[in-house]
Amino acid sequence: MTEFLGDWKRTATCGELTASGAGSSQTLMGWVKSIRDHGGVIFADLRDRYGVTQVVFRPETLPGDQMEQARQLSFEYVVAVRGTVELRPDGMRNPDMHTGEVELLVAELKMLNRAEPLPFLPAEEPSASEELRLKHRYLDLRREACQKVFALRHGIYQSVRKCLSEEGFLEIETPILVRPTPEGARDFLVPSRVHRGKFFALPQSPQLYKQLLMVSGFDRYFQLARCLRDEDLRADRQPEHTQIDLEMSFCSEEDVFGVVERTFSAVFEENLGVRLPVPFPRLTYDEAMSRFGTDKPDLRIPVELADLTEASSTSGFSLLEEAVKAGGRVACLLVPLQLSRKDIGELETLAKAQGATALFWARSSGTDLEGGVSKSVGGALQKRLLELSQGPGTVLLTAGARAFEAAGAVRSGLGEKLRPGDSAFRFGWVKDFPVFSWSEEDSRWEPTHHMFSMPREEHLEFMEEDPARVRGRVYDLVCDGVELGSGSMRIHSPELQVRVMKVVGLSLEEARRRFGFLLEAMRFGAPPHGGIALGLDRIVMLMAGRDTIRDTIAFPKTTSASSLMDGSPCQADEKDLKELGIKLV
RNA sequence: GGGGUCGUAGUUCAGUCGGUUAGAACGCUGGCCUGUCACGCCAGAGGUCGCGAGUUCGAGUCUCGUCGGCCCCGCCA
Repeated sequence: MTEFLGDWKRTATCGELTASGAGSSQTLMGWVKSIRDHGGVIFADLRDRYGVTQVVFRPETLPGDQMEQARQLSFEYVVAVRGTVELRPDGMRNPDMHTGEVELLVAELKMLNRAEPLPFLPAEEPSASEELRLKHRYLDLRREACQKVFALRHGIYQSVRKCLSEEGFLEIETPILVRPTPEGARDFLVPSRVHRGKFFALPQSPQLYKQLLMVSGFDRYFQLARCLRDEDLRADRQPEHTQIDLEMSFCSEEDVFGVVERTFSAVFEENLGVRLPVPFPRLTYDEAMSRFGTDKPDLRIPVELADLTEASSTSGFSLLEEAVKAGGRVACLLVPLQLSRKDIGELETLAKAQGATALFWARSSGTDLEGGVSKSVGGALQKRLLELSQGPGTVLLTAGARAFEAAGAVRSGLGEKLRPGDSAFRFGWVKDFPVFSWSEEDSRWEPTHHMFSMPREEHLEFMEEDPARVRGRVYDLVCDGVELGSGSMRIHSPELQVRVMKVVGLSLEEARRRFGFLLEAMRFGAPPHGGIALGLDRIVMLMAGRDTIRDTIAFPKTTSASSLMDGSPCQADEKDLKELGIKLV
């Protein structure tokens, strides 16, 4: 049987009663976390968002019919109890509970709702598979650990809004129904009923709109923007995610960095009590690739790559010499650890996934090389390796066109073993990204970031002849090996915009057809501007110490982009399709 | 699109070399218990071994396919 609240009012949460409240009358409401029925007296732990309080049902103080009801209670029943806060007897206090000094002696019980046996209990540690927890997401979210993540997420929203407002940014919403874009990720398409046969897209980001807001003279804009992409998922990628999107006019890259650094300082200070050292270190893309083999280095790992291409060309080791002759490079990682064959095998898998043919290794004593390829390497290479190795450890080598990427993957893979246990939150800026990268698949140059990013002025002269050399005023924010955000100074000249579009294969007509509104806006007085988009879900993930952004999204999708809870996506009704003029093929 | 891994009771798992009646814990049901906090004790119910083929005298176990979860590559401006 379930009852209505009637005139009952909650007077305290389940997390706040302590010894100082002893003697007072209180009304608590919450979920039964556990029940201990001793035949006579019954103890129950009552839980809500704020905590847990023990309530006591006694035959001496509770009417018989309600005592019977108390005996029916089970996991996750929803109840309201009125009673007196009592100090627990000596020896019965629970020091592990914030409310463990007291208990509520129940004088009146109202059973607000029953709960059938649950597929799993919302315990501290997840007791069921993620699959089952996603199916009953509302139950999983009852867990304290989950609620903490969303409280943190809420706190981050507040800090961001406060900080950016103080910096003079205006929060402005941009459309959710937008023009489909041919570039970049796959769009989610939304059919228009009014315009049969025509489609909106859901925005991959507010990119064009925020640039237009700069043309409008808003000077500083931000938005906690939902971004939607119909691409394959990963632990850190969902089809819909939230970005802290911002854009500012009359600014330099350093202005953007400053705003972001101040915002992150506030976010971390206010929500974790962590003081971030600012400014964050800046490094160029080329530097990041040569030192770390990745554009999102984990700066906590105290080991960097070495370029041994030249020393390898006369190493006497034919595999390396051939790789160098073929135009490849040789990257080296000196690890101050005695890695086992098994460790090296696992690392080799990582290197191969990045295109390396092998991961060569040898043990170093500091003065000699042994094992692995130690017999094969000679000459300058052996000398260099011994120079570089500061003491006993393992030497790892990769060769080929993507030697540095492969060694970088190995370095990241070693992260757990190499970084100090207490380190976290090492931020950094990676800047001067290449503007164009060659697509083997489409045999054309495509924008590395997006085609609205400003190339470095001094590189404009060879943009058409040698696009690969062009570096842009493009930057990423990285933290602990995670890409947290990406931005750039934008092109505000229509002529330059058309030039860039041409390099990536868009004819003038095509550019006008797809981006005419942007090119037109640029002709009517677009200010120099730039900005960044920061992945909020990843920020929450990092701050909460989770491994996947699913944990930071209230109702996430599985890796096959479906929702186990509501069964979406699902087939549409024939009637709806007809009205939209859509026929399935 | 590709690779890896997992799928057995409501849940988490065990299940030997392919062998006859598939187990445990928690949960559930019934009973007992007036100071527990993972309460305790007694008894009981509960299985499409993800699904479909195949091999075999015999398949939870082997093979192939398929569906689903997770991780990775491609993809993700």
